Amino acid sequence: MNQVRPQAPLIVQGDRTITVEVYHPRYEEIRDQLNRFAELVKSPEHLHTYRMTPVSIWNAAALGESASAIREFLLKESRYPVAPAVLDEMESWLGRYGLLRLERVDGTLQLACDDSAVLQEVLKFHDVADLVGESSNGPASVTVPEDHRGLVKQALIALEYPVEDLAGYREGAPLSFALRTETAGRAPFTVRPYQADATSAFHRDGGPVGGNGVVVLPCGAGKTIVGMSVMEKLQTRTLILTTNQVAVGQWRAELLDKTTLQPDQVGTYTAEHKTVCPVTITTYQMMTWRRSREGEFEHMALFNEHDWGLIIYDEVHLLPAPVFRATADIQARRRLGLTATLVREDEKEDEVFCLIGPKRADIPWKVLESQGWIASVRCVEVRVPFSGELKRVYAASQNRQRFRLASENEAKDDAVERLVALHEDDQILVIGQYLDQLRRLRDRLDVPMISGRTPNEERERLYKEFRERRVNTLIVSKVGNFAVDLPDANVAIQVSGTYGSRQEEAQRLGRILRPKEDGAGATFYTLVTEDSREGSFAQKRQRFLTEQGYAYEIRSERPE
DNA sequence: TGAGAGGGAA
DNA sequence: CTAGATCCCTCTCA
Repeated sequence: MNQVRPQAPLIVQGDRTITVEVYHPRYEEIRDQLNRFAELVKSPEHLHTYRMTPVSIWNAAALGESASAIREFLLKESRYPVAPAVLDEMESWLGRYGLLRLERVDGTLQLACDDSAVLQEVLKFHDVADLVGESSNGPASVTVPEDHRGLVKQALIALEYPVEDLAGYREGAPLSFALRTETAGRAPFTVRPYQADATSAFHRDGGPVGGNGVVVLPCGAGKTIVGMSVMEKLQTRTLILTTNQVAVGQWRAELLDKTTLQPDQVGTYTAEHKTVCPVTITTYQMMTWRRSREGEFEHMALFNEHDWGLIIYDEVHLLPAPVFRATADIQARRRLGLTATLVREDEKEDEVFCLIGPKRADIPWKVLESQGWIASVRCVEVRVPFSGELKRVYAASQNRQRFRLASENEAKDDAVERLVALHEDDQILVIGQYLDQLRRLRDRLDVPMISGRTPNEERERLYKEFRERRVNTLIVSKVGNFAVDLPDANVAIQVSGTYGSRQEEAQRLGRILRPKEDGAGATFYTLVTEDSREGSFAQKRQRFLTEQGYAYEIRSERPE
């Protein structure tokens, strides 16, 4: 294994990064393997760089990946000999998952380890020692007070010891209902195979290993169905947290449509009405509201008051810090996190990992595409030159103004106009970040625009016209990032966006993922000013989708 | 009683 | 890094 193999796809480096050549004949297979235990960190055109991190390795461990399988894969596919230190470190991270366990012995919560030396080692840290009680069964375990269950896990993950929590759950008050089977007068509904798989991956036969964790599903793949299907399995009172009121309404409508739950069993707890029912839906902002900066979180008590047997965290990647704290206190309740992009630009992935739970299922976008559940999308990065004088203004500007100047580059308007003309038979969303830019486009294209200021009624009217194809182009501001009710389209043109947000890119692509009746694909354009700061931000944004196998074609718009 | 504006938060 | 969207509450007005 010591010789160099020029045909091999991987270069494994000493800093735990792994580069892969995009043009390697087995690139796709290799990429899928890498995604199981590493995270894409850089994706220039030809060479993609992945990195193994503690969290990426622990998530792999939770999904059943073994150190020897990863080791063999790296050795087999590497072009050059792999530094043993890299493999050893990976192995030691992976070996730490489940080394420490929380379990229940005779009703008492205990932190246990087969290797008593490890337990004694972590107990040397005050952050841990202060949270636990005495040794119970000799040196291999200590008792843990019930209300320290989450805090212990947080303290240990900070030491890079992810605890496997096998201590079980409170069952919660029962609630019996079923998923709808009859279709009389309504659209047929069945749980799709991958949704059922995700449900059982979360549930794990009701054993102590399952019952908490995160399910990652592409946009438009039916996260609510997974949520309902988990609820149906557990038959217990459920609290659902989501991002905004439209989403609150949609969860309720979906539950009423697709389960036997009755209207008086599904309540919404929002500014408008605070109705607590056996199934209650609320927003993260409701949970984090307080009168003053130092005041109490006045609605947080909802977490504990109603004997919930399940808490669902919709868009779990957006979980705000105070909700983390509350979640640390409710480790005895089952917790399901749902998301399309389990990436945070703040480094709180490990908190999600230890407080909500590990990743239980992660369905690659390309797999759903090949099965026809989501549309295939062609991604095109359109590079636009600076318009007229702009290049000089840009050069003379401060770094922090440059991004905006490049984003609002007027030459993009011409490009948008050409693209809209090219797609005259399609349903097009033009999505951007700056209102000035969007208004300019609205006036030029003479099409409607929706921003945060657009009243709800008008939004609905425009959505309707768009759905009925009386309007084929809609300009949307950042509302497009949040509006779950935005109609489907088959072309999206992104004219500007938030710095390097991977989530935003994925969300926007999600807008055109619904499969088309004729099986046709969709197109996603992203407009980038050439030779500007926007280019590097665009690359960052694209990273998540690149990880999922989307390749951006690059096209240069030359002035005529 | 309900709609709508305004302020503060993250 | 900024601009933008959203949420909550409270107050006012009919």
